Amino acid sequence: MIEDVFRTHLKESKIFSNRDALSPHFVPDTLPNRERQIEELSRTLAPILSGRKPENVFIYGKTGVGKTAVTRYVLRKLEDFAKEHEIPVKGIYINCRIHDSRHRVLMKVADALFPGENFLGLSTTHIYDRILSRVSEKGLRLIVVLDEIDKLKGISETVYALNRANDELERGSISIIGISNNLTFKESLDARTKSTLCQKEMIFPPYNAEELRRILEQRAQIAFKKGAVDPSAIALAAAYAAKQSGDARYALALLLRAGELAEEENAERVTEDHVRKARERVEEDIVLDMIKTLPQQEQIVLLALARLISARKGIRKLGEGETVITSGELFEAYVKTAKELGVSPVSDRWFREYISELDTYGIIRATPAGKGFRGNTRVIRLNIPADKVLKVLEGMDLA
DNA sequence: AATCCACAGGAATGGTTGGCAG
DNA sequence: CTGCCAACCATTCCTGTGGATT
Repeated sequence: MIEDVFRTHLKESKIFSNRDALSPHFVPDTLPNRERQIEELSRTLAPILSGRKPENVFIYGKTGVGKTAVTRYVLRKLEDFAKEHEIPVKGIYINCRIHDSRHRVLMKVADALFPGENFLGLSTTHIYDRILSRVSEKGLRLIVVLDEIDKLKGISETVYALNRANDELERGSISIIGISNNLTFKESLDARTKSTLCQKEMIFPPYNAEELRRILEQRAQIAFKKGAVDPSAIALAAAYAAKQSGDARYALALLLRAGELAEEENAERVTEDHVRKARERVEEDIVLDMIKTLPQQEQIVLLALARLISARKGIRKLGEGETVITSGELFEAYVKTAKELGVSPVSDRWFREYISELDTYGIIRATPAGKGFRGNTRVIRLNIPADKVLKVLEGMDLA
């Protein structure tokens, strides 16, 4: 039994040749549809080669439009070129969601400059001084990339510290590239930080369906065996993703899932049908992911709803096909469920607020009941299979 | 037609929390 | 570290609405 599971993984895939190419972290040799941005960023950074400090750059655009990929790509090319000409250029990529304070950012920079050394427990100023002396001594030209910079606490201090270094340095320089997908983020910065960070600004527009198609085709060539994927399947995945705000990551996830489905079915090739099914799965995954991070009370509401629905399926009401639940019924069930979990339930008013919120998230659908129901109430449906919701929520600790 | 029921959702208000200047 | 303000969660109270009931 278990051996069978392992064995299927030994067997060579008929579909994939290198599925990593569909991973969001994969940086391909060329980035289609981003030639302009690549050129612009390269031009901005190029002065570093002649020893001048390039402008700090602030990049923004929605998720999955290639901000990180372009930055990493340009940085890699720049480092390669600099190396050939023996110019000490170094790029350091930092994800601020993980390294979310000034101290952690500086630690990360120090880690990159002193491989193998441990900076745990050292003060911020100490680390800062070490960085400065190393940069100065080697004449290093650093480019620090702060990805998801909106997640960084103490942005002004961090930006200020890194930027101030340039005044204290005799040799070398430190430049900053900030990346954000929050379009309103820039306005929330104080004036000084804004002018420092946004010396140069770049906006990445979302991809349209045609651009997404080209991206997918390129990746598919690496990821799939020859002829293992229908061109129409790629076009469909691109179209879906374009509708979904032009997110290339979503498009890639879609194609990956489609490939996995085809493999599970032992199909010869990935078809439009696989993409359609994959979309359901991907969307479901997104929703289930979302459920995991919902406020506790909303999770309990969902749990109560899922239980109600699956309980009714067993009884199989005669006549009416779909199981329908009114908000009053659900409120009772919710109160009961909450008490069972040892959580005090909220008032009916807030319960209704939660229902509306879950509705706007698209997890449930609450529509006016109309005829056949007493009074002015809403009927509530779950937009995803109840058993999946149960599986996710019952696996969690809701108390 | 009048009344009742079962809720929807706005407004005022109070307790918590979390970021931030001092 | 402290105190403050804002944002957020939650309750209470309230008015409105639409169909069922009498």
